[in-house]
Amino acid sequence: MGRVRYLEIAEALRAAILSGDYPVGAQLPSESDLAARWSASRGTVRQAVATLASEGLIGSRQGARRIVLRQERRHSFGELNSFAQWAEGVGHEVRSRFLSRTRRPATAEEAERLALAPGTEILAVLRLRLLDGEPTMVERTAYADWVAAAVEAMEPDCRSVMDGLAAGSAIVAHYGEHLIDALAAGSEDARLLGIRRGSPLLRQRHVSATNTGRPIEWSDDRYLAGSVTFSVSNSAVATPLERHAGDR
Amino acid sequence: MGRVRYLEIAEALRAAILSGDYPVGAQLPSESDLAARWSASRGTVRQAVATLASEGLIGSRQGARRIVLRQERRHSFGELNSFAQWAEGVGHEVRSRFLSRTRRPATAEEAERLALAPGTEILAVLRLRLLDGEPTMVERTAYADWVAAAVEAMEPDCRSVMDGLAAGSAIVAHYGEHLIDALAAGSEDARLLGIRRGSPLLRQRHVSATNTGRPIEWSDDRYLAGSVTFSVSNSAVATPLERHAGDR
DNA sequence: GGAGCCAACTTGTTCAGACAAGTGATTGCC
DNA sequence: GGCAATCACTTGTCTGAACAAGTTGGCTCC
Repeated sequence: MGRVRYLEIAEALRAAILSGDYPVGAQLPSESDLAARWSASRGTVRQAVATLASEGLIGSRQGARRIVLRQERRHSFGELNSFAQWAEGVGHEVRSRFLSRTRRPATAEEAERLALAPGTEILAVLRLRLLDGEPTMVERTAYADWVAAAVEAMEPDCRSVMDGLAAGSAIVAHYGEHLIDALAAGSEDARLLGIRRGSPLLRQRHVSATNTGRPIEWSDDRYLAGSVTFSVSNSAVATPLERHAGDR
Repeated sequence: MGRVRYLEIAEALRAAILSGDYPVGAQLPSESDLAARWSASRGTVRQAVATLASEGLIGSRQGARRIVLRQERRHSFGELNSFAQWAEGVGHEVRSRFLSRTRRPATAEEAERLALAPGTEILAVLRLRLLDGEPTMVERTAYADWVAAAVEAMEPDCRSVMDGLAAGSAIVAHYGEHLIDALAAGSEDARLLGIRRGSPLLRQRHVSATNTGRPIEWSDDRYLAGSVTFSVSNSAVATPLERHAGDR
């Protein structure tokens, strides 16, 4: 039980939706009903339902009762930023190995993404990730200079670098930005994943940052086609997903 | 401008960030400063900054001033849901043609996604989209029975079906869900896009719904690799993006 | 000079009340 | 029967106040 009232209410409503008490399309109780039932103010209830709305679970229109849009469990921030945390949360077995770990000057793009001076030395890591024993993803990550030492100290078969940083150095990711596109497998990708060159891959490039906005890592993850799908829900009031033109 | 105070404030702050008055990493004025400057209550200011936070522009931690995370313009809901609206917004020329438009019973998945009884007759549409004259995307859409007539009435070279529905029938999308993955081009995809079979494609499947939660369309859009990138920003408090395991 | 403490500042949470604006159903008129 | 006005209900916006909790920088003391 959190001591935070609105999260308590949000959690109870979320549980009620997931359990089917309020099926998709059903109306939620009115704000005043909920306020009375929880003996909270209307503002607190509004904060609770706003949380669920931002998760895409419910929708609302002025004048009409809130309705249930989806009936699904929500992933946490950690499950999106850490491949290992996600895989374990969904019940898959994950293995991975550092194939190479070298220090080198940052490329122009890496310096830009990591907010470092051009040419600063970063730690470049190449890893192959296995999901339930199958090669699934090739990960090429550039770690900022100030976390490089901590990453280098980790075991070669370390399951989650981000978990390790959080545990060992109290460095925790709070913000992320993700770029998703498709591309053909290069020769290294193909060799590692055991597929032919030119096979389709789903690429997720992402940067993670601390709560002060300081970038930690910039990563290029390439998934075997068909192995994973990304999903986003949006609404007229909250549009987290964007489309950009590529270079071609 | 808008008679809604908090949107006014949010807009002004957004403009200040985009124009560089507050560069990335800079601190925003405190809530009380802003409240005084706009002669608004602190609650209204908080609603304004919450808007920017949900857009990923700024971050906040209890006790410390809010900081600027990004410096980018935000897309609207319409620009994500309508290919034509997006393309025009970023200054590209878009063309498209209905290659086929046929009524047929919904498949199991289509009925599920559109919340229709199994076997209900839907309108299946196949379209090829050109960006600046280049074939870029193949779109296969199933329109729910109750909008089928309105879609059939449209011109064969209609640029935006969603715009047409909004203008002609006052049917407006308010909610959406998007599934993104990669796959190899099938023979029809390859012929339409002018590429070889097996070439990588970026697939975006999405369902659009009205403000009452009623699904309008379920679409399977396949982009040429390299032509577009999707982006999402997230934080520990707002995680709109999810990863799911595929069938393989 | 360095370590630890403290005080000012800032964001997070909650409350109670008020009015604006949109929705849905009922009512009454033609 | 159909149509329009009305009304109760519900969500959206805004205010002002209070206390909790985290951050930061300066100060004192050693």
